[in-house]
Amino acid sequence: MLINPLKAGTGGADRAHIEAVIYEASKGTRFFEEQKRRHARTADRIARLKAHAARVTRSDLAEAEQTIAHRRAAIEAAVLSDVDADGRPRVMVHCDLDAFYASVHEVDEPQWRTVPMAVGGTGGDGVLTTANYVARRFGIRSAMPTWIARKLCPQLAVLDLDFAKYRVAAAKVRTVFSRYDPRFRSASLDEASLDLTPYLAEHPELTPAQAVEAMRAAIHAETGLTASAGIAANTMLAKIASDANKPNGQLLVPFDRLGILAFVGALPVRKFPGIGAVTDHVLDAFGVLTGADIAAQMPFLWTILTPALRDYLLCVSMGVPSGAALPPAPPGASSTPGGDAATRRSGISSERTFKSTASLAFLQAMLRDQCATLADDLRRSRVFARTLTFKIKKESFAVLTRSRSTNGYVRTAGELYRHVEPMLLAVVREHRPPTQWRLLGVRASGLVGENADGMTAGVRVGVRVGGNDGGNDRDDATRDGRRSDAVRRRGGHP
DNA sequence: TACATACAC
DNA sequence: TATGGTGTATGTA
Repeated sequence: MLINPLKAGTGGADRAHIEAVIYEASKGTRFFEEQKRRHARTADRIARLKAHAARVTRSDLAEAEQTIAHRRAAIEAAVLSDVDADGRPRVMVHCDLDAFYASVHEVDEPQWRTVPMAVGGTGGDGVLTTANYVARRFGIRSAMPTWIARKLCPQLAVLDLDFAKYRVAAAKVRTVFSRYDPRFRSASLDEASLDLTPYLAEHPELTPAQAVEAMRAAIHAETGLTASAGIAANTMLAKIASDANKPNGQLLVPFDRLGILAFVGALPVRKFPGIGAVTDHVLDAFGVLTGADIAAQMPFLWTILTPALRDYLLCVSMGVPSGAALPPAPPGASSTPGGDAATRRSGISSERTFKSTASLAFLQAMLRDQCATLADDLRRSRVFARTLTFKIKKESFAVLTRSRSTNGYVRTAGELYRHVEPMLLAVVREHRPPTQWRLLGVRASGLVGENADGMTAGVRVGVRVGGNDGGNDRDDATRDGRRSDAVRRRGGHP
């Protein structure tokens, strides 16, 4: 097994059986072979880090210790100043709906409650988006291909996604959140982060845990959905805690510094948001398994890791969100892995997987489709693109990107295509036919607004001069026309 | 700026 | 037989 996709909750023999079934199904596939190549690259990276580590001197470590001591002092000071307007320490809550999409279907059609069921993955390339808790006992997880899920559980029911339904449910849940914090932040349909400090000030009869129990009960009463929550001194800890007692549970992390350090010290590093499978593997190679290991090995890690990663690790091992007590970010930069919901979008993209092909005509037609979709999104977002990135994936799952900056006023499907088609032609030319391709997409970034909305006057003038305001940027063909073309033209090899 | 990686959902 | 799409951040050259 290369990267273990299983989470806790599946025990002993079951777990070994599940891993074996997944391995047997996966091995030999192109996807699996690409995973192996990625794994080998991570092993190389670890080897380079170890070579670097061997050259670390005592004085390097002593210097790192000094730097770390200063940084830790600044972080502790920032913790003390993280209080509300009346000087009260904040009470942050992260709330997460349990198996959200699957649960929405269960509320509508209760027969799904007692059988293994998953959502998504019904299309050709299907991967599952969510599985209910009955299915999870079989080892079924989000992002698992449907055909592997069926090997684990032949009787699995797979339902189509129904986003309209999820949006309605999420809107109801949000009315509950807003009663507890009208300024709550959501990074996705199924979760929210709340500052409960003002609410608790107005309800001194309630403990934080009681208030959150009541909030979760209200969500259940009003939607039939269960939610899990974490309560802590900051959003990062609250998010970690919301995962601890899933489903339909909650956890309060101590608010004192010693309690916080004990909590993060015991955590496996993979639980910190921002540490994924690869970083977990790298840290593991240096014997760093828990938050306490990070803290203990900080001087050593400081000497071998890149600045963003080492600062991130220092913060989280202290139980503080990354970037604490740093000077303000330069203009245009945004913060924190995991994303700040308030920051505006920095890019828009459209990509599609299809049956592998070597046909240039098909790839061109598909690229036109993606440009048309992207053009619609750019127009809806009232922005133009300064940089365009072309992405293409080989049948082997290896991914290539090519990008190019524009004059900053690009938005129509035709313009997008004129910029991006040469990248497609170049990439295809670089590969010996019959190289097969399975995905293609376009991304627009360096976005500039079509009006004064956060943008510079110079850009606005430029747009007018370019004659692109007013929404008359439809391309020559209709969307439907282009789509049927994409299908019809399939097969014509250059 | 160009390209590749890692991560979250 | 067979593994998604959108968006953010970061490292390196």
